[in-house]
Amino acid sequence: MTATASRTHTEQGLERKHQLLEAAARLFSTKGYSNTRIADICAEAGVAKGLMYWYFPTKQSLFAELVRTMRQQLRRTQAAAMDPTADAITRIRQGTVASVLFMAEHRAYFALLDVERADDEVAGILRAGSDVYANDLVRLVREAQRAGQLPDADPHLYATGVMGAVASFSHALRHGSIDTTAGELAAFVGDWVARALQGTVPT
Amino acid sequence: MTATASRTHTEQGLERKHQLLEAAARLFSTKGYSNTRIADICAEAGVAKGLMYWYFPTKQSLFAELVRTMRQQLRRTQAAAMDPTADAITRIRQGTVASVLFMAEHRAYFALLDVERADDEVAGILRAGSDVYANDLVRLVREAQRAGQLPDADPHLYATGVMGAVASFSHALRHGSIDTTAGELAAFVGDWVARALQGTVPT
DNA sequence: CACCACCTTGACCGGACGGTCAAGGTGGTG
DNA sequence: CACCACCTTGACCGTCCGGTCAAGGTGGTG
Repeated sequence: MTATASRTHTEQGLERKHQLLEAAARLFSTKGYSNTRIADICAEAGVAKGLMYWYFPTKQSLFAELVRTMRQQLRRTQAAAMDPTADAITRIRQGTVASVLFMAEHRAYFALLDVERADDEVAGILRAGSDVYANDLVRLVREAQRAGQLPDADPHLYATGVMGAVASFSHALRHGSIDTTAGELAAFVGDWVARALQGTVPT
Repeated sequence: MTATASRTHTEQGLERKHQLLEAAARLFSTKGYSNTRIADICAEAGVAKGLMYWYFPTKQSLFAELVRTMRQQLRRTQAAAMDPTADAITRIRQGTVASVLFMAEHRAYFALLDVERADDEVAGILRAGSDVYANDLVRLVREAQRAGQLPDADPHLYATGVMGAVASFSHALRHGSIDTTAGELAAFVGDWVARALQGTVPT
């Protein structure tokens, strides 16, 4: 393994790196991680194969960088969508809507994720950050329970339900088995979650 | 490719085949399809590598047979759980509960499925039969809409929501991020779906 | 100019793995 | 017994692919 770490890059170098990341995203999301050859990525980016190893120590590390970036963006979007003065269930709903919209906007990236459960190598990377959102949700559910908006069942159950809804509907939208605009879907999912949580849709 | 098709098997042969399928199921569901070597499967079953090709033409076909079997069982279980005289939403709920229970009982098999989205080769096999349940659900949703139990939104949306809930909760149970018995979870998911559909839980 | 850090190339290596094959059982039937 | 269909073995083959490497730019600084 060449000492790729602690290397400094010129402006041009950073741009190359970006090109490689974009090429990889395109290919990973259509063919899946393990079906994408390093040679493919480099061809797509229009550079020689060896060059990838100038910017990334391994194929995995490239993938990891992709996932990290995307997850950060999602988190920021969710946070921005929640009104800090609103009650817990409303915030969950806002986060849900924002997530569906975000995933619709970045179809390619998220297609990448549901293609990828396989591979031990990759599983860890994927699992790493997803707990953050789950924890947030659990916190919100507890708040709602304290406020008497939700029965006192295990908060993890509710959190699982919310995340599952976002994931499933977004997945369906990506794969064309649902025929709406992202906006309509997001609203529908927001309602769906709100109903599932407390049985009614607040207005 | 040896002419594996149109071969007749003795009793002993069928048993061997079964052993191989079971060994494969164990390995696929823990390591994933593409991370499981044919050599591993044969070692697990305690036979020589070449023997697998006596019973299956390719690795893929072994996998396909596994998936086919499992899906049939699930369908039968769902059908058995639905009371044909009940109203549509009740039947959806019964199917949901039965699905969660079934998936809990066959964790290993279904872990196999969520490990596997990757691989073009495998994706087709997976997608092949899953429409059947979806179509059933759509039919039930339409019936519920005619009966005035559900708003007139796209039935596919509701169907997606129901299947997503089953999949997500079952997935969480398999991976230990939820801490209940299968029975409790199944009941919870039944309620969750019923609420999400129409906002109340019929008693 | 000399030097150095950064960038780019593509031939090559080595191990992994799906699939093949020739050879050797084993048991049942004419 | 001879024959045949079924079963079992493990060495072997061909290919694919992640990763390496030696060589060749290029541009900025002393």
